[in-house]
Amino acid sequence: MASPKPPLPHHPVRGSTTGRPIMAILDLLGRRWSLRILWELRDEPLTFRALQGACDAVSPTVLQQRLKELRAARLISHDAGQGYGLSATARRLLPTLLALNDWAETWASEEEH
Amino acid sequence: MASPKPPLPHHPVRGSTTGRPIMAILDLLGRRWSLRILWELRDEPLTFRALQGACDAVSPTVLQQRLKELRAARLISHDAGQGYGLSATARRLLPTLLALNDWAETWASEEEH
DNA sequence: CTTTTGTGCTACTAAATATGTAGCACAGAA
DNA sequence: TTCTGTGCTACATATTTAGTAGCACAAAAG
Repeated sequence: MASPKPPLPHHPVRGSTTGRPIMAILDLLGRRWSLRILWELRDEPLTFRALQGACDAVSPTVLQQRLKELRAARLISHDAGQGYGLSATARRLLPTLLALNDWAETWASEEEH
Repeated sequence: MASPKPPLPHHPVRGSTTGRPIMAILDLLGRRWSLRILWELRDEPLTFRALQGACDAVSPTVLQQRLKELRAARLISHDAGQGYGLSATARRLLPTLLALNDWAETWASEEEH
């Protein structure tokens, strides 16, 4: 895996050189499994393998890569006892994720005619 | 580009067979440039090329692919005169995107010590 | 002590996806 | 007719992701 640099605010990222925080997070969350990982950790910390199971057996290569990036961005932290869990910063993102979930429900109800 | 099926609610998607709407949207928005495209269209419709420019010269291949998926999901529509714009459904997602932007600002302020 | 189980993690090859460049057909304006 | 701008496509290349196997370590069980 030729690992691209983890997107961080105030740094140029893939698709934007401005360093604007929104660009960094759009890059980070636009990578496969990033959003899903945050979603699966919304209730409680999970171990590497539990998280892997929750994400439909995502390959450990990518999971490891995403965890590394999310840790670099301080969105998740790793505690030897608990496993991987959302940081305080990431928990402030939870209402947004839940709003996304609510939105998805209405989106679904519109798809079915 | 071997195009994967566009994620839709009530259908199995990459990473989840449940058909739950949140899984479809996590798959869709987790593809490169998806979130960015919605973000760039937040204020007004853009033509293909304007959108391409806004997204840091993203290659037309991928842009075309994403637009196709987002149209299949009824998140964006194409009007001959206007270009590409958010659907009514997608506009209801805008507060969430703006919340993400706000969150990113505080996230950034925490990174710099 | 020896085995078993669970942890995080890595190497390696193959497949899928994104990138970059060039260019097409069409429409409207000059 | 020529010039722009539109949406879009082909193709070769590079990057990212997937899939499989397995490692070292630690704690618990036998």
